[in-house]
Amino acid sequence: MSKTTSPSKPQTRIQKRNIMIILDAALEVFSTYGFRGTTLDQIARQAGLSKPNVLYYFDGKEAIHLALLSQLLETWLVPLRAIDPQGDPKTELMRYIRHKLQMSRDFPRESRLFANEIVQGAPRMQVFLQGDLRDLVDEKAAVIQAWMKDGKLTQLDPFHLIFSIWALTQHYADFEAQIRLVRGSNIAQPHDGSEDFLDQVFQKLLTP
Amino acid sequence: MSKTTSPSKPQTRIQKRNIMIILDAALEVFSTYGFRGTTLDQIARQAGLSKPNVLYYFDGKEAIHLALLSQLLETWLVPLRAIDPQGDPKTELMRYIRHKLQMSRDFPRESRLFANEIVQGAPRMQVFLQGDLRDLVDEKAAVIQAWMKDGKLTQLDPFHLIFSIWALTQHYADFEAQIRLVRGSNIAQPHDGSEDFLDQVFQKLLTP
DNA sequence: AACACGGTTGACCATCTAGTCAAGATTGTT
DNA sequence: AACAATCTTGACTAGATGGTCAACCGTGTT
Repeated sequence: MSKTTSPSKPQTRIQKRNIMIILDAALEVFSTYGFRGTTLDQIARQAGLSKPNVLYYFDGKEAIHLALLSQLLETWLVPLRAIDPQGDPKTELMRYIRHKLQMSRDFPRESRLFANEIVQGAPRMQVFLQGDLRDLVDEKAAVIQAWMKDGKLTQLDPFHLIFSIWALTQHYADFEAQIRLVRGSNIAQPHDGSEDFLDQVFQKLLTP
Repeated sequence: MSKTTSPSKPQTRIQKRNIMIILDAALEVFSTYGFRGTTLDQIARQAGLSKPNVLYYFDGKEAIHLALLSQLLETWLVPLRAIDPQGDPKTELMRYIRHKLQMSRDFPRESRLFANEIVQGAPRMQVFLQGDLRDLVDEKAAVIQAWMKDGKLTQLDPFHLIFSIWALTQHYADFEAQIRLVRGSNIAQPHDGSEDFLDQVFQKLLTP
């Protein structure tokens, strides 16, 4: 029987606090070392709890990871879902791009957790990817396609366009280490200038 | 004493063959499961050798990984190094982009090995990233900057431009699982259409 | 105060994993 | 054939790791 998926009993204050602490610690560790590279001891140490105490709140390593992923997946869909077929095409897409970039800047650990999973073949996200996400992508690709047919955007493959947005925005979080090391002390934050750059790129790309 | 870094003694046929077999097997496994997610048994099984036999040729897991990385790093620099300051700006950059995309298509495992390392903070590549790669990037960024000043390319941040090329080309290898699952059976290969798309993107982006 | 429940932990276990080793098999050379 | 060098492996070890458990502690309620 799972400890965290019984919505019947309300959580106590201590439960709420510790579950949050554990998830935050786990996000830190999982996003840095990947699933197999992470140990329960690491998570416990990061959380400032003992290992049995962590296991008091979660059924195991897998369960913690799963909790993080499912928490993340919904958040991931929100900006894409927000693209409004009735809105102005370029405005809608630029808003999506800025939103994704902001997420990459504000939640780099979440982005890397995601990246770790996908690089390794997405073993724990198949259902989500070929279910909810796929449906949503298909839907929005059709919207973009329609916009392009109306001549409001450059004619492009809408799927590749979406992938390119993902690639360019997430790159700043997922490959932060590379950017940081390649740029060295020339730059304070890997994200410096990214918003202006992506604005320029997509303005130019999308304008017919 | 290292077994594989003594260039004095020439390798026998058996050594050559088995070292190749082991490196290929290790690439397969490391790129799928990351460094810590990979076991020597997995590598041995994939290679069709016994574990002690694998360790006869390499000093350990770390040594195999290191051998793969250093083999890879040189290859990675080649296309960037090939950008010719005397050549036609757009031609040179488009050639670089196509070359990188081709590498992502032909050597996805190498790309994912790289990605795994970098997402996890590049613990084993710092020296390379802030050394050779950084110097080369600085050099080529200056070349691109000069081209832009001459009005031969759109004015853009050259570093972000280089990063965007990396992001867009490597995405097809590193996030292949995502593309495959999101596109489903609508598409045979994740790379389908990527060359035309990137051509279109960068032609439009780079033309002033 | 006494009780029940929630929360915490040291000690422990089974399994996995990197790496060793000594003994045996294969190969190349004379 | 005989010998040495190379190659291969079953059996093993030490340490790491996910997970368990019985006992103990803390908190709120009556």
